[in-house]
Amino acid sequence: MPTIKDVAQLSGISKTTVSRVINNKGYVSEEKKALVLKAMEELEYHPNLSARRLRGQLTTTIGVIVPKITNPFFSYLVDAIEEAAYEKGYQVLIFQSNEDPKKELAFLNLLKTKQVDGVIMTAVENHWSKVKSFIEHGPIVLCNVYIDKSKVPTVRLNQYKGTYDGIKHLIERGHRKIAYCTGGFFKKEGKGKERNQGYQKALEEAGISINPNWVFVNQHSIEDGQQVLRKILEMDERPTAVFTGSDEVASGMIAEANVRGIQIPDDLAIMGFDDQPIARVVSPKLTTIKQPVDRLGEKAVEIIIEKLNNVESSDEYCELPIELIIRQST
Amino acid sequence: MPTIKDVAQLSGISKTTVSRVINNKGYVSEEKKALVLKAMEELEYHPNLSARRLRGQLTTTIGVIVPKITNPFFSYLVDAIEEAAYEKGYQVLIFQSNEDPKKELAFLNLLKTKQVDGVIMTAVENHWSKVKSFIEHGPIVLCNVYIDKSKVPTVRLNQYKGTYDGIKHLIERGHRKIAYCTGGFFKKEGKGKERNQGYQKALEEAGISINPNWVFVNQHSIEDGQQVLRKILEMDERPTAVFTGSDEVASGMIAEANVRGIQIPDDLAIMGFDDQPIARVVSPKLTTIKQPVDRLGEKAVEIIIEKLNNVESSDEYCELPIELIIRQST
DNA sequence: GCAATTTGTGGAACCGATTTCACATATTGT
DNA sequence: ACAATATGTGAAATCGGTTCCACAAATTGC
Repeated sequence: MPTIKDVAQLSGISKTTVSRVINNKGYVSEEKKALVLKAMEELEYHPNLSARRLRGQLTTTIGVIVPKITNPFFSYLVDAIEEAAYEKGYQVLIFQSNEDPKKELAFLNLLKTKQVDGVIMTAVENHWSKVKSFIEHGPIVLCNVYIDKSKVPTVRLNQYKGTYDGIKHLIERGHRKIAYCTGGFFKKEGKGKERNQGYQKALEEAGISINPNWVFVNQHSIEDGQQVLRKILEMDERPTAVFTGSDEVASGMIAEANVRGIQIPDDLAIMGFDDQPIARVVSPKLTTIKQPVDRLGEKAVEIIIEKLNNVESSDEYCELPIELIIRQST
Repeated sequence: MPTIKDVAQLSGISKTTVSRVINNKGYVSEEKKALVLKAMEELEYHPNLSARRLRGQLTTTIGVIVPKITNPFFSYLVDAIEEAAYEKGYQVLIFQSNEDPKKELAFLNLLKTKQVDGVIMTAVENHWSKVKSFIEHGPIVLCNVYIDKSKVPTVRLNQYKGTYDGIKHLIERGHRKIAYCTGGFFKKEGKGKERNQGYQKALEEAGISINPNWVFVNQHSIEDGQQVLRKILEMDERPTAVFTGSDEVASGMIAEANVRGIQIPDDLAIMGFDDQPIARVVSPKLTTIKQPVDRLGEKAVEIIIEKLNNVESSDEYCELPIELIIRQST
């Protein structure tokens, strides 16, 4: 591999000036610039990023922590983040925490060791006080998670409102026996709690009290959904509608309902969350809540780059709208 | 951030010896080792990777090129690769080519500039002669793609056999009018061609000739599938079965069939490819072809790490079995 | 016409690690 | 007892860039 020295030698110009040409910085005469560019071309020269990083203390890489890339919500989010970052000349290092706090810390250490300039977290597994300590090493932006006392730049969706609107939709359809499936629920922080509050509030306003038997926690997969449906069928008093925290769970329920001959939405109305592709292929198609994933990713990248450049961010806290999409399952 | 110099100063020992302790290399007395370790602990020292890379010419990072992370097949593949690499102490840099040859080349340049030690390619967009030139800068392993003349370590699935078995299954069910949907097909190399050959061979053996009207190319998404179904319905002579190159396309067809009141598999049998979660939630559930994604990823990582360590690889070419999964759509 | 800027350039120091080399001491073999 | 080897250590060079600084030439201001 050719180095800057080779370029300097070939063009008969100092390393310093070559560097100036590369970075388009400082005074360089057109004449010499042309010579340098020609030499660079000829040698197929590419600056060594490690050397740049070592000197410059920057990596042009941002890290993204996701719980699981196989979850479509996150793969679309990563997709959006990557695209936005790529346009700004940043690389993206994707990291899966697998919801393991230790792995999350391991990745945050990349910030400490300056392998990434900043981190976008789409989930937080550790207690915030632990995560907070990494901020001194580089910016952290929360994306799709909200931590009350964090004071960290955050882009998020209003999960409370999304859930509230969803439940309200069910109530408007005449349902009063509304079950609730969620992925989190027990966590003290994060979107689980918010969604939960939306559920409670909507029921409360309609004067409905929560039946604890109809609350299912820690449900994530298609299989989980199938199981939930079987459980509901075994109940003496069944709900007439189910609000789920993900299209996967909802789809699993529909698949199982189809097998068992349960009519949806007549026997049971089912709502998803996310508006993933799967929502449009199950039969009947899922009523769900659409999250503007693209905007979410873009905005997170925008904010983190502002932070990296020490630009006073316009908004440290950004809440994006969430949309109810009514199809056939409710 | 503390540097090796700080550790040396605090422990009163030379940088050289500290380096020896860190890398566990060369002679160091137990006594001094203990001192160094204590100082490292105290300062919370982490070696700067850029400096290491600059000097050592290695990155402990492997790159993975995928066409699109939002395609579940690839997100599961990346998941498997990442897990396997993580265990071996390697980081994974994920890169989307978006099927754009330019972006692919841009990423391969990371190999040139030594930002990644090696690259796993799960798709090849450029002509092989172009890609080949990067091999001198680091190992490339092909995963899920096969290039005839490449002579590069390859892990792959036998797409030919998968497709052949799938078509044969349809023939055994009594079908003779079999349509075919594929993502690639026009490409001269890669799995598109192989699958195509499997399709042709199976038909040929059964004495069936191909009806060009029933061949749909460049079909990827759920929407594509919906459109294909509509096209089929408009035909004077309709096929009785459709083999598709992805569960998405197949699911789109099923969704549309349900809307149009077409009975599956009675009016039309449909096969998917990949065995993605979606295959189990559509109604009827998809008959599909399962690819052992986990093994595929593991094996690719295994081979690339062998290459990186200059170990004579046991097998440069590895073919994994592919499995037909019969459900209800055929 | 002379000081004050602006423009243009290169030498040398620096970023934080690893590796080479020279040298000192300890252990072994005979 | 003495050479040969094994063990232990640190100063200095190196990786490939960027940036500081000193200095020269060209422009500008008055």
